Amino acid sequence: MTQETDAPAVVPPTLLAVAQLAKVSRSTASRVLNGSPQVTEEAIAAVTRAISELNYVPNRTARNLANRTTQSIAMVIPQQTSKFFADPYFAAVIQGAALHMASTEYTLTLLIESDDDPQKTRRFLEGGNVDGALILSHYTRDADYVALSRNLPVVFGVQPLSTDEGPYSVVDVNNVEAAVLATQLLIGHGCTQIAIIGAPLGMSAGRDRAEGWRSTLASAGLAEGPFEEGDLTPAGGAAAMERLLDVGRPIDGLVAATAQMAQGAMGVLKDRGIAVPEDIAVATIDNNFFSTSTHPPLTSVDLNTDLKGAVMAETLLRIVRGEIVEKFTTIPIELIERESTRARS
Amino acid sequence: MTQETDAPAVVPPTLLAVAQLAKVSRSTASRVLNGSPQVTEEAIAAVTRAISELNYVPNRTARNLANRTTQSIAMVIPQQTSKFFADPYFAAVIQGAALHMASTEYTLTLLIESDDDPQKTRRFLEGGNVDGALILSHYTRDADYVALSRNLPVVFGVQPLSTDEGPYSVVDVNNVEAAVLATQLLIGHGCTQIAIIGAPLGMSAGRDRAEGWRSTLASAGLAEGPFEEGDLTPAGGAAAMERLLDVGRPIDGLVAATAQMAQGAMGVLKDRGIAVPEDIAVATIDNNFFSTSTHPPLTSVDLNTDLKGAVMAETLLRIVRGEIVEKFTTIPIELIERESTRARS
DNA sequence: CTGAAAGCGCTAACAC
DNA sequence: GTGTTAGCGCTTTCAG
Repeated sequence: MTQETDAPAVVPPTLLAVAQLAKVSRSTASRVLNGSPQVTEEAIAAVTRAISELNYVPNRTARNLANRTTQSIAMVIPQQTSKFFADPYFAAVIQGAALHMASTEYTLTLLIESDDDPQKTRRFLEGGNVDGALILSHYTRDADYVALSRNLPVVFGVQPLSTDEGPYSVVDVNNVEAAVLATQLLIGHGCTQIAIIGAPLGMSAGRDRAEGWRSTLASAGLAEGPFEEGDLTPAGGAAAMERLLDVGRPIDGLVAATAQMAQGAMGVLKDRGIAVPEDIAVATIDNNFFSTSTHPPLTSVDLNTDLKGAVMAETLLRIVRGEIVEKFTTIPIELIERESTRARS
Repeated sequence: MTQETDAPAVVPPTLLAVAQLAKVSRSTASRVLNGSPQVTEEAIAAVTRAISELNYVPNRTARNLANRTTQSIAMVIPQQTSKFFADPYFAAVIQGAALHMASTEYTLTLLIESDDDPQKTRRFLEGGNVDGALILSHYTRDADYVALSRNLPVVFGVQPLSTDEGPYSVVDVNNVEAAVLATQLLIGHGCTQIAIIGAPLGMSAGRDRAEGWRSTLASAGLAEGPFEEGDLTPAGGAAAMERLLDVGRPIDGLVAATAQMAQGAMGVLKDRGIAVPEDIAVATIDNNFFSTSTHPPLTSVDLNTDLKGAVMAETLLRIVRGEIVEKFTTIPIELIERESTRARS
């Protein structure tokens, strides 16, 4: 009932109203609105006053129609297990991008790619609803997005597997390097039997991290340690740790491809009475709250994921503005040492 | 260089093109597009064919201008420490809302309210850029949003402190109840000296949770246990735990107002050699990854935060559609028992 | 049932 | 410099 009565809300003032109040034409009003240089000081003053008097706010939809732009970009996220936040990675990328957008005239639209109707997302993107799109990993469909990039500016958060060509850009960290940093630290602390709980090899990040670990051991002249793959969850990490231990091969260092998995692994080590870092030093890739939620806290390679989100957004905006951007941008990473490795050496 | 050449991209087909191909007028084409009942089967067929032939996708901007709607709603988030994801609460609400939106024709725009230019957000919201707004806690400015609700549909995630009236709705959990559930469980397990690490009393959630704990103890005839306030972070929880222990009063049960703080507290207990749940049983409010990252995992009251996000979104959409909605909606919560209390009793 | 015409609010040539 | 005139692409009376 109350709802009925207060819904009507007064219609917002239009540019025409402003122009009339300022006694100029809509064109002139529009000009001052857009900061055109060729306008009298007087006109500017009059229009400005009218604007604040009417409390006028330009209608973006109309403006966008006239300009054929939308002033907004989309962040496309796979619905996957429908729980994209189980992984702090997404949260961080989104945060980074959203925060960056706040300082621009653009807006960020969050698009969850529904598993059952992926075409809906495609149609939305191709329907001129956004000026560009940020694509977060979804290997099974990246060929589609590569194709999309021929019609709409697109920036990927990971290199698409598809080998098709397209005018897209990629912003990501160097995962090989991340694993190298973690492994080298362990070696520097005197570890000689370094195992890894890897991410699925179906993901390029998984392959790269495994490769960084392997190559570092090789160039240090150490024997390749045992490898077990985890499913990215703490439980998966715990299971991988069990397998690693059950094999019976001695281990004095562990690289975990993600902090979530490391957390699970830490639980297993604790249960078995294996001390960290005294018996096994552990270093993990990706620094997030999982890294500091264990005892002892985990040495981690910080992937600067929020920065990645911001850079993805900025790269896309530059493309939208017509600038020429590099095809690949690598986000810097850094090793953060904590107790899980510190006591050794 | 390549950028220059492939930018042009073909112009997308318009409704007019579809109409001509189908040999009907734009009006008719528009009608079939919008599922108007008064159109010949033939016309529908022709237009439908033309649409798929041209791969036509309606331009939402134009459609919105004509309808005076935007088909999108905003989620307003305080920039705060610029790290809204430090708290999984935001991530969960956003996820819930985004997922829900995916099944509608609406779009979700993420709006970070910049600390230095809060007016920018206001202008955006009042500029007709969205059909409604979801407001996540920002006490210092909620009077503004209450005022905004008189011009734009608004749904709050927490009851605004401002006592001004406005046609807004609120969707939240009952925080008193949450604390009652946690405290009762502890009592049921035989605890008689129940302390609480509370959330800041400046937040209504903090006050409500403290009240739930206090009243439950009272009605059980137990003496009021010690209270220490934490700042919501794990470190704050740890500090509060230290203070609690240093007071020297015996404690056999602990309620933590948030899982993050509980995590910090668990570390202190472990360091002091106090066993959980044997010496002190702990129950926390808000079930998230912090709840399961401890050893033992924490009994928690699940606040269904993602459901809250979804309900907020749905409530807003209903208002937008002109439906009359309840002013307050309470999200159901449930207790999830884990090892941190289980072994007792 | 369908087409013609007007208009959503703003921008952008093109004259004056 | 500033006003006039057309649209941007779609929806929607209003006749027919």
